[in-house]
Amino acid sequence: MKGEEDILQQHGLKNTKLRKAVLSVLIHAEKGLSHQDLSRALDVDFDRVTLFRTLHSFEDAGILHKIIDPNGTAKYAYSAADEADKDHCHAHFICLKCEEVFCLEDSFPLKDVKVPRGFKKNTLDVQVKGICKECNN
Amino acid sequence: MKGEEDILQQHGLKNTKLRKAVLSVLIHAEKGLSHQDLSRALDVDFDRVTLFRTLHSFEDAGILHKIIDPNGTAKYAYSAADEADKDHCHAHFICLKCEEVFCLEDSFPLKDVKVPRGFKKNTLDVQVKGICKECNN
DNA sequence: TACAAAAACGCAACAATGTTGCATTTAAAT
DNA sequence: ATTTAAATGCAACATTGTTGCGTTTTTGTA
Ligand SMILES: [Mn+2]
Ligand SMILES: [Mn+2]
Ligand SMILES: [Zn+2]
Ligand SMILES: [Zn+2]
Repeated sequence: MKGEEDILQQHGLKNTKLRKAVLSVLIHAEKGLSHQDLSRALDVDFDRVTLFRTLHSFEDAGILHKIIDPNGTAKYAYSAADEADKDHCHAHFICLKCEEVFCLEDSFPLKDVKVPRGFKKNTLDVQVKGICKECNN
Repeated sequence: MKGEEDILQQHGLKNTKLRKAVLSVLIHAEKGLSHQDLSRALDVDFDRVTLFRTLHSFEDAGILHKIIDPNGTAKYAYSAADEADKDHCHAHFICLKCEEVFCLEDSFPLKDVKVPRGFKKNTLDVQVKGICKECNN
């Protein structure tokens, strides 16, 4: 388990207060977090545009992956180092009640999906929708 | 192949100019269309809120299904009558270049996805991203 | 055809998410 | 300490989508 500063440095990103804070929240979060979720979770001061840009940087660097929830809002989750494999994409569970997004262990091989001739496959997104454990009680 | 008017009647929806036009466009479209796409495609006069409400009605009725594209914007595609099967969900191809959404023949069994204990599965969304035939040329 | 009720519509106002440009500040290398 | 590229803050904007409310239209029935 590396510290936030090391992760930033490894990806050639400058070490700022907001970035460390965002990274820390996301590493310890068990769910995907939206811009709004993060705004609430962060204690440091920041501009909303900077947070958008931070999330983009992290996504570009491969530190985070983005999940679009059923309302069309982006949620971000930390990508463990070994998740760079593009041929197996882990699925996400989306609760229809609380709208939370969970990363699942289960992953799917891209090659199993059949597409028409001439189409080139790149990545796969699998979303299971249903009711999460919390909301089921 | 039923006419637009019959489809509306069958679902208990009133027969209006916009609705017939929207249905007609979507039935003949080979791709998922956004609110904006439809605005451009429609020749009749309409209010943008009414179009949003029309799409919601159609979705609720099961006439259309919604696909959220990678930007978070909703696209709608016509649901053939037999597509009510919730245990097999057909996948969608999303082109990373032109951003168009195609319904695929290929479908996936919901039961194949493993979720943690306590989670209740409901529906499955599969999106393959890549480059479409057009953009590949 | 006339009438009534429910549904659909049009308009205005609003909210949320996300983007762009530009001047200023800061991190980090020399 | 100096320099430079990167990151930030702020204002302004775009797009998508929603809500409330008064008016019009569809459709079933008398
Ligand atoms: Mn994930
Ligand atoms: Mn489809
Ligand atoms: Zn839930
Ligand atoms: Zn394309």
